[in-house]
Amino acid sequence: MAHKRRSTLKDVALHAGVSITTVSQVVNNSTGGNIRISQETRDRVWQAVQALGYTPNASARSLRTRKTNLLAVLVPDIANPFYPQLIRGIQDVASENGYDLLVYDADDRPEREKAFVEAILRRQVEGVAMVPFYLGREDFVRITQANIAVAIMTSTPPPMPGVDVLQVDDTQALSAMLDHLISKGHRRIAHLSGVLGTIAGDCRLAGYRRALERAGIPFDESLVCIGNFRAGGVPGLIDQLFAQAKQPPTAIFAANDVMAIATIYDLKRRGLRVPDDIAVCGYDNIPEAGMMIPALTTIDQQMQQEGQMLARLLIERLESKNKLVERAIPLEFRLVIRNST
Amino acid sequence: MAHKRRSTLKDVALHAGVSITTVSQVVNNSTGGNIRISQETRDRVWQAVQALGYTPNASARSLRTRKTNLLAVLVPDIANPFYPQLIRGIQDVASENGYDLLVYDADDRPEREKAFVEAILRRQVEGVAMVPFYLGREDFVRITQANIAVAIMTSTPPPMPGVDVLQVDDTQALSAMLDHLISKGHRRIAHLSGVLGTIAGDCRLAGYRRALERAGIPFDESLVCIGNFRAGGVPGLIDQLFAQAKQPPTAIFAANDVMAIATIYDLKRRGLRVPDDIAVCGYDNIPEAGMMIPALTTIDQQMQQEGQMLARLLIERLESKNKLVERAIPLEFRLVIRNST
DNA sequence: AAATATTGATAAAACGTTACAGCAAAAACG
DNA sequence: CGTTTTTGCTGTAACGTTTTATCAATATTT
Repeated sequence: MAHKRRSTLKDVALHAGVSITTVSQVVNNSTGGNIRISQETRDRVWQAVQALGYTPNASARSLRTRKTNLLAVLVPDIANPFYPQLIRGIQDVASENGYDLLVYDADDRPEREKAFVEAILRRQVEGVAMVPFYLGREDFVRITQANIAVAIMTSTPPPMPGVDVLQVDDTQALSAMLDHLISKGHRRIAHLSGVLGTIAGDCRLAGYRRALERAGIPFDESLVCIGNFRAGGVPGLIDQLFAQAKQPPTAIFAANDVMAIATIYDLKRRGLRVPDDIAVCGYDNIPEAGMMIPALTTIDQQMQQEGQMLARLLIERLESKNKLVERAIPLEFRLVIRNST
Repeated sequence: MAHKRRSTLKDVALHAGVSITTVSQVVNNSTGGNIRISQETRDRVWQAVQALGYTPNASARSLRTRKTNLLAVLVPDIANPFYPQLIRGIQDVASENGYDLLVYDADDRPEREKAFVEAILRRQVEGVAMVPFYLGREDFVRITQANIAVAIMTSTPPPMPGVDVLQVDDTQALSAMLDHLISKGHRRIAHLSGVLGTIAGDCRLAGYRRALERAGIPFDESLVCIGNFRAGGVPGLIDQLFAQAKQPPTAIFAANDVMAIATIYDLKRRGLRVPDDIAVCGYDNIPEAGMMIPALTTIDQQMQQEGQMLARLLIERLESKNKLVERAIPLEFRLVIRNST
């Protein structure tokens, strides 16, 4: 199969009998200062473009203009249904604005997050959206110093000048959830945590402790099991929980819906009824949460819209030439009470 | 926040007191023919690289070498848990081999698939993996003519010279599934289809008909409802199914697991027991399928490995400079019998 | 009719990199 | 010691764009 060399501006110029500059200006329909091109030549150029099937070379263009039109997103675990929705949201806004999107799945491995940083620096990505688990201040510094716009979703306040955040302050939502459980009579509420040392994991555990405290329920360490945000480990966690609990829990708060759903099924397999014998609630409101039986009580995050928001933050920052002061957009949470509690 | 200009080869060269060429050769540790550089200079160069925080400019490099080190993947619906796994597989292999990955979610919209084609041509992506729903022969022609490697997952034989396919021949698997249902005594087996006019949708419907025929069961149109691969529409489909069926079905085969799972929950809500009153089976074996209760009988596709395979096909083709004859790798399917049937 | 302004197009330089050929100095050879 | 070979490095020319300045040829003004 003979594949032709891609045609370049030069080819088009030759074919149309004009200069390279002219072709460039026509295809970009440049509007700058004193650029005048007759309709006649414009047509001739477009004809040539069609005839040769010309497509601009993005690398050359980027090299010259210092614009790559690339955004990137880093997610901790693309297999968690939470993140595809976030990605979709980002992609929506990105492609509306002429950006393409690089997606990196860290697969929960710190070294992959580091690799992400290297990759975006190499690629001269213009902006990155992330849900960082392991990256720290020094990584953000490297990124922003390379003049890359950054928007992250996290619970800590803007960690850096020039970094926008979707601020996950779920204190209130977690309190509401715990209050709900308490109002149903629960006092021994267990927590299956996410990975400790990660932002989301630490944050949810802290929120759980805070909410308990506020409700006047003493924190009981034997009711906490350290998980990893994934479904696979859940049966083991439940074993551990029942083994170590001084008194068995009457409710379980899992760090995310994926774990909560796995918990419900596991409890069912053990012959326990949810919510009659034990209540379960999660966090994220992934689509499965509303569908299953019993439907899962959880905290809604509106992932797709948050993705759109992340992308918008980036694009605004880019259009402002990164002169914007950093912003922290508080996220809206909603306790969704269903019949798993 | 003053962001410094990125340092370039030139800066490094100056700092190390050597020529640009030398720096380039060191950082690429070029191995070509007669390139000799003393260890001493190598060290000096690396020091300078460290000192200045030099990162190669990917655009410039691509422009010069005609290698973008970019792959792209197109999926029909990233919210379907099937695809994130595929993406993860692709990403695994891609990053192992030094490629970055552009991800496009078509959101089931034909125009987004078209937009994908434009984007990859602009970007000079080196290879694309796709699960095309709406793209046709002429689109593939455009892509291959631009000398982009293509690997697709589809049920039709290789549609183009130079296009590799993961060949979904599920005739056998579907037969096995239907045989299984029949052996359980089912004769009225309904089908909730995917979108017709899409490759996967048509294929699964055809496979269903073929398998029925082979089993000697007459095809009953009133047992088929046209769905869209998503969970949302399922309750309506079930309504429709029960309304239009001449005789109510005793089993339902959904075109994918997402629909099958939604079906099971919907039936439960109607007070029907699965599998006692009605059996349900799906297709894909997404993680949720094995977890739920009743666990779903389905056809396993090993998505992550298939993703890896797609990426490998691409990379092999790239390394062969696209001189490879097109390949069709038959996929392995496995009927996974669980207790929804 | 001379001076000035406008229109339409272009040549040349730069963006940061890699490939190729070349060249001096040192080493090896006769 | 003269010649050849090897070693270590460098200059230059692309790659395909966009940008800036410039320049003829008209058109408009005085």
